[in-house]
Amino acid sequence: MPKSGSGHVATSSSRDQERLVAGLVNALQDRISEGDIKIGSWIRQERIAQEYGVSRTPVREALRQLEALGVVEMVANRGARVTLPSVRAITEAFEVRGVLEGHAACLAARNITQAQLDVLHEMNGIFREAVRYARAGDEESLAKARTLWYRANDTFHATIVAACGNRQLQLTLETLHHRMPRNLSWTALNGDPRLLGENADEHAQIATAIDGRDGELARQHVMHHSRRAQELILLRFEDVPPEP
Amino acid sequence: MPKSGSGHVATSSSRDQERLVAGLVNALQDRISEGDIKIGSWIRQERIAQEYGVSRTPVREALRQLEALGVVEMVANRGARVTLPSVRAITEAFEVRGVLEGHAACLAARNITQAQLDVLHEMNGIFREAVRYARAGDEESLAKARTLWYRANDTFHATIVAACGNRQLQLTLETLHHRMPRNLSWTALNGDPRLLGENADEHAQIATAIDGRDGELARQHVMHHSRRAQELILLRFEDVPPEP
DNA sequence: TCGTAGCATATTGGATCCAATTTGGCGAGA
DNA sequence: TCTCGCCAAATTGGATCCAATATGCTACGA
Repeated sequence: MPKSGSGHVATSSSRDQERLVAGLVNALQDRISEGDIKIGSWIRQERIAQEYGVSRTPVREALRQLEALGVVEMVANRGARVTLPSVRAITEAFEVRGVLEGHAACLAARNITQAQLDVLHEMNGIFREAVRYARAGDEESLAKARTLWYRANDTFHATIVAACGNRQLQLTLETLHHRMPRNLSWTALNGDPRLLGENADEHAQIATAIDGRDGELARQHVMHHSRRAQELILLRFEDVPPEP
Repeated sequence: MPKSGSGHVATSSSRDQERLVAGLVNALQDRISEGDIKIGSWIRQERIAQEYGVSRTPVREALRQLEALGVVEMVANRGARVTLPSVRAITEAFEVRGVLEGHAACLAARNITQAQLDVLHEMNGIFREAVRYARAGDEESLAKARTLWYRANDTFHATIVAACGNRQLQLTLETLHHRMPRNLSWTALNGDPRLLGENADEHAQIATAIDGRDGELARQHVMHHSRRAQELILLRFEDVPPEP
């Protein structure tokens, strides 16, 4: 719940006041990711300014950054709204993501540390746990599964990308990631135990390939994983466009 | 020379006044690309504002966008300066570029139109012409070679990326491209007829592979081409860091 | 001569002000 | 009742103002 009016953007006491804009960018990005600011909704400068206790000037600069990052669109004299990516854009982004993350995995097979490998295996355990919860079927277990899978998925992919050692690759993937609605992948899996199990298997294969230091195999698995996610998302949205 | 004070940013008469910021972003990006604003130099808001006859507000927003794009760095209370990428960043970016453009070529082999293919072949002709000029050796011919190669190279790569049909891929490559000093590749080739010839051969191989609709071969050639460029650049900068 | 304190200047950062544009509602007329 | 046009409110865009901060120069003292 990062929306409360007292949500400080930066430690105002310290000298980093000028990270104000950067802080706003992060805060807004988080709120968009978490669904606190909905996709397609307008962002009112005055409102944001009041919520963070600043004037519109830094808010506008933050919005400009988000615009450059492709997170929001700014319309003439109308304001900024969270970009609603088209089905096509999502498809294309997933293709790019697959290629890039595949390459990251390939590099990671060479450069990964033991600690990072441990993280991957740990996440695999969590994926399995999430599958078990999902099999229970009741609402609460499903929510638990969602939370577990979410964190594990984020950590898993972030670890691989960090382990590849190429910072430009990491940055590129991050911006690509920020452009997409965050819950896309989970929405596609939709808590289906069967799909979740499949998904866990894919992650396990990737981790095993990296652990075995087989870069090309890791790439193959990641690309397959990405393509599979893309298929599921398309399947889910082919009649139902993302949002009103 | 797009620096003159009368350099309009947008057609002020029309309704697209609010493209002011976007116009500034483009204008500044161009000036940086062309070396009119040097790498590592500070960009004074007031100066830019006066040059384009606007206030500092839109200039600052434009700078924020450029910051988000990684083109400039903004330092607390000091201002914005054109980012000087480290040798490592350049190396890494070239690796990403190779992967991405390789994939673009692979897709282009499927999707390219005849008109685009014609452009590729035409550019190959220009590369050859540039090689001939470079062989002459005198200053004037070299400048001619440079101009020809420059345009042809831009067009060649842009055509492939446009032909791949994946707009997200195109956008990603463009931002990656904008982060690098533009004359890097030419600096690496340095007007050396031998290297230029080699370079022209590489381009020809790529075009041939795409023409033959062999996506994987095209990918291989592009990645080799990119790796080669990377090698030359590293060779050139291994003792001489890019700029003071 | 060298180093340092302190002040003047340049420059940025944020807030505020005003104009321009869009939106939505309300009423007049068909 | 429906449509068109006009006006008021909301919102953005750009300019300007003032405070905060960094830089560079100068003068003073060791």
